[in-house]
Amino acid sequence: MIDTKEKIRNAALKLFNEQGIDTITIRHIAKELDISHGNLQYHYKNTNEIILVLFKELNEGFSRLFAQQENMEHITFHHFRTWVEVLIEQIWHYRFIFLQFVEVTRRVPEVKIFYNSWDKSREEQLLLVFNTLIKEGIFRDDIPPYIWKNLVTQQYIMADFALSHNEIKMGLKGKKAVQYYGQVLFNQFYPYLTAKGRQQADEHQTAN
Amino acid sequence: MIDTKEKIRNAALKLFNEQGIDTITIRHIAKELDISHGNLQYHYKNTNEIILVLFKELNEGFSRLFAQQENMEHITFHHFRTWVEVLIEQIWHYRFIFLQFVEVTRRVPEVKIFYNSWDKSREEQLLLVFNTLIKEGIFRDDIPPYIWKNLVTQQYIMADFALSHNEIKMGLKGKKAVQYYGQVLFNQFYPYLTAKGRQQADEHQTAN
DNA sequence: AATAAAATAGTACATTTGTACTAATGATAG
DNA sequence: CTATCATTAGTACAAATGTACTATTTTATT
Repeated sequence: MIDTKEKIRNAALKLFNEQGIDTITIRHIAKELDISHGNLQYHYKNTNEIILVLFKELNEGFSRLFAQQENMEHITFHHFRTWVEVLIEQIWHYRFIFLQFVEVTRRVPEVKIFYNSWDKSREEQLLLVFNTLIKEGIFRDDIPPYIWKNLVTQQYIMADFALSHNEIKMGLKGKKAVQYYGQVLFNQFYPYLTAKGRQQADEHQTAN
Repeated sequence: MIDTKEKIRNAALKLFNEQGIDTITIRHIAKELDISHGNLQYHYKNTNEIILVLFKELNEGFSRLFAQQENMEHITFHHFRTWVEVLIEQIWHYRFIFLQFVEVTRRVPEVKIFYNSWDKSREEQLLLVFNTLIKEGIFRDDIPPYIWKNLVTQQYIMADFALSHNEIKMGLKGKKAVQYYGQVLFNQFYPYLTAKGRQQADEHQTAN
């Protein structure tokens, strides 16, 4: 017998992504899988439990992604660009969380705690990447620290809410959304680039 | 007798801001006002109708704000800074919309249509401001148009979702939130500034 | 003052949801 | 083989919600 718990998570993720967390109950998920809601309840007491598990899944994906970046001693611009896109792919996969982020944190307070305990290190890591790129002459060296810190905040707000913007305004699906917002995020760096940095960025753009 | 419709809108706004749109029903709003829900229903059929009306209120506030900016032939950096803060004040006042923006548009499709028909002109207007600031030597003149366009997108994503970020991460209230995110939004301009622009920005900061 | 219209209170009911519970079935270890 | 535990199906019920409806009171108009 295949893992029922996993099937439930997959069905829940699908329904949450399609219809949002407020309309979906364990009864809907059970119907989608053609099992009784009593059975589903045996595995997950309610939707909030499933939301938390899915958030933890996302969290682990992110952790792997960040660890992968830590192991690089030499970051190229191109590398960084690809890395950002993989990040947004993850976000797309679990998009229901980001599309209703405030609600998710209200309904499942653990999500908020998780998120906050975690993104302190995200912040420092991104600052480190910036510093590396400054040393390599790709980013300008005449920008004060508080502006770099501000840029980190901007980047995370943009990453977390890009898909909400997409939902309301652009309506792009899958790969197209990922590419578009990857570009938006990346263009944020443009005015921080040196002449050398701009050259590298242009090369990357024409390469696509 | 004071306008009941207005009292309803105010109570609804308060409850929506405090508890979100999913938990609040017309029965809750009626209880808050000590009137029967039958009476409330007479004025507004359901919560979605109230949400739409509140969104239209916000919309009109924005329109006034943008019109006010259009009438200025000479934009100073300081002026622009204040203007941005008034904008965020409005957003704070109707924060439930932005905290659950995707949900609001799903429940009340008219909101999406309104928003989109409207922000084309927002876009062009902000680009105009940028152009003015370039001509006045405050913004750099070596930035390609697609980057300016990207900056507009960034600014609107940040403005629309700053308070969601606040709700999840910072937890600032009222004036403090408005000031903080006003600053975050404004710092986005830093790397676009010329030497002259930076000087003006510093003056403003020390003036506070 | 009489009458119509607007506003308010309250009732009624079908539907949905969260939650707890029971019964049946299947799997597994000794 | 059977006793135990895990899994599944299904029932039951209180509470909440959306919606429609009636009855009463208040306000405005002539």
